[in-house]
Amino acid sequence: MARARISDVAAAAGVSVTTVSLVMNDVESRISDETRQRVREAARTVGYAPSSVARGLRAQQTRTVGLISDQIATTPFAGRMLAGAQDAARENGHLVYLLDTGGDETIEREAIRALTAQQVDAMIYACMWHRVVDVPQGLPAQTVFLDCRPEAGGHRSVVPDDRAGGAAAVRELVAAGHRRIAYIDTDETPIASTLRHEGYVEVLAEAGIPVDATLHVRAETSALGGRAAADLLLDLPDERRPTAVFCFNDRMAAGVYIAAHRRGLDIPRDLSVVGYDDQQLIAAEQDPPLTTVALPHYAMGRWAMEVALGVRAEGDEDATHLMECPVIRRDSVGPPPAQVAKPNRRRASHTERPPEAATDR
Amino acid sequence: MARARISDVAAAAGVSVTTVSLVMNDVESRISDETRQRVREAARTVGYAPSSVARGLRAQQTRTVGLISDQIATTPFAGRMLAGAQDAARENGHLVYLLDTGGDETIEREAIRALTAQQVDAMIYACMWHRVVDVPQGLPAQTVFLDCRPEAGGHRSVVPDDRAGGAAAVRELVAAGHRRIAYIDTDETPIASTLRHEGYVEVLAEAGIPVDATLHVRAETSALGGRAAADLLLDLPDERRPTAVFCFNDRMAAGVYIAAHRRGLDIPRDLSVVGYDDQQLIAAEQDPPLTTVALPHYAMGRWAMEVALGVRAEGDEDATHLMECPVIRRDSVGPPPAQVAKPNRRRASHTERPPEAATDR
DNA sequence: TTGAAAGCGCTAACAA
DNA sequence: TTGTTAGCGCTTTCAA
Repeated sequence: MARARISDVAAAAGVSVTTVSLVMNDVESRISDETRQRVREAARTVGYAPSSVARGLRAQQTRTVGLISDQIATTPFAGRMLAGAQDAARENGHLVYLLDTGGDETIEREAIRALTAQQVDAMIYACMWHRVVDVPQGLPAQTVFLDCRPEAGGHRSVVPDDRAGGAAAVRELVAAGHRRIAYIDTDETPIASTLRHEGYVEVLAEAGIPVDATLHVRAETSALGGRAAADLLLDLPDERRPTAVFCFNDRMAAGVYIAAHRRGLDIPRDLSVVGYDDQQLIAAEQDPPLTTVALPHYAMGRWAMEVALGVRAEGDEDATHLMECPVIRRDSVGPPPAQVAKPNRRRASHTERPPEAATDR
Repeated sequence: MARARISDVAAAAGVSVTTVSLVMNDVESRISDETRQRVREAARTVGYAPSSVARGLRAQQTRTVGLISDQIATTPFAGRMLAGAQDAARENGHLVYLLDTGGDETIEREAIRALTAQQVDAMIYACMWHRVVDVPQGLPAQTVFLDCRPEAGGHRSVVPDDRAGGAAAVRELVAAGHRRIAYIDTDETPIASTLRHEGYVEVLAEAGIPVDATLHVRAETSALGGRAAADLLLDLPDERRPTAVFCFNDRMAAGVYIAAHRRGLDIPRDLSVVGYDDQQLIAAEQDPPLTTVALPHYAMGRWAMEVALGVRAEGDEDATHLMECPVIRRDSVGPPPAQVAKPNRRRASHTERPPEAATDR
């Protein structure tokens, strides 16, 4: 059967469409309770649901927002951003169009066009990982950038505070007593790589630890890369070999685990490691569970949507909002092994942490 | 500045709105080439983009589809379904509303209402993993179910062929020469668990291998669970210990890797393992890379969208469409170790496969 | 307290 | 080949 219209309800209730509209939108009290009841009843019996399309046309306000992303929806990485954005949208009565472009510029242009045609009330431009991006032509000026910073400036955007995150990770290791701390970095150079490295250097300086360039190694961004880098590091002579490793991300950290275990090294007894990303289904499932720095994906998604919808004041400045990356403490960090003596015995259990590590900070 | 309307273009080009509409929609040839040019030009200069809202109201057809899911967008698991659905939508000129309900029924009801109000042309109801679901009230009859099967029947749906997938996995092991093949199953009982087990039993029967109940063990669906189950299995006396393990999913398989490596067992020399899901960032990054069965997420997403949009004929029957789960051959399957003698030496390299395994099938 | 009617931007039937 | 106009379903101003 065809959709019920407002006039059907009006006819059924024996009132005008104005009255029905007034009742359905809970406008003022003008309408008598009795009429109100009658209209409600009629609406229910004819199965009436107001058309958002007609309403949108009339109001020039669709309660709809477009989210353009490179790949966040189709990749296992940053989906929590979507959750944050969606929750905020729903709480504010908005629906979201999700368009993944796969990084294709033609598709991106088409997406912007389609969303504009759809008269979305707001737009969000999201990236899977923290990047600096060119502002695509045709994007409305009020577009909010999520997990990326527009090259040009003059737009609202939110990104993780990777510098502070890198610092926090390394501080974790310094606090556990480490002095020879390596940074296994990606061999691409996303801005996150640079920023985390800055944090690393900053904390070493803070702690009076000289920066040793041989401890900063780059490799492919994968478990394989992490493993290769770790092998390099662990082959260093005793006095220069790191007792702890900070990894660009959890995948590379997983590679460090493999390298360490292949050598019969125990984490964290023989080597401490800290990752980055707190990637679901990866970080927590390492053995032992990986201490890492979380990317605040959910919070960023929510922030972006709230700013886009104008329900969050702080988004008013045309500045990049930095969001904190919290350290997630699990079991891969402990004190450094005794300085001189090599480990001379293997612990019986590999799942237990040395007690001093648990209370170290 | 305000949005340009069709009448603005008409005025600028000195023609009627009809003409503009005709030109913009490439209708027939009626319009002279010269006028056509003029209109195009005018549209460009005033920055005109037709309003999909007005068009949708007029045509009672929004070129919009709603995708309701439990959590696929916000979880690292089944995002590829979205990619398939989106690609198909885009190719057919449709936009998709994505609504993740997080499994909350109130949110789900609200989502259905909102999508109905939005007059979407089609709806897809998707689950993160293969399940049997109750059909939510209010869902249009033509809704397509993605990665789930409606309890009630009478709807179009697509799910992975988990029975055949389980069979394929085990067949892989049988073909490599294994006779003692364990199944590390989840301790929940999703339909996929049952189906994959059926496939397992079927292939054993096919190969004339008696089913040994001690080789079917259930555990928590995680690396930890997989590890515990593997420990159980590997503690079995020699003559009953499995030489190969089929795991309910890749996460559990990762746990098997941990258990094996902790015992100094080499995969695949001492133990072969096959996973399920081909989970991105997990299966391929194991050491050695995990042979597994892929869930055809992208294909299922595409299928669902094409059927929902009516551009795929086979979706006409009100039946459940089974989609093949292909085996992804990597390096975790080899021939069983020599039957009687225990492995008496360790290979020097752990990354190399025994050559016979590579050519085994 | 309620209703009539204009108009949101577009398409398409009909007229010229 | 082009233009006039009704109407998609709704909200809202103005009048009763």
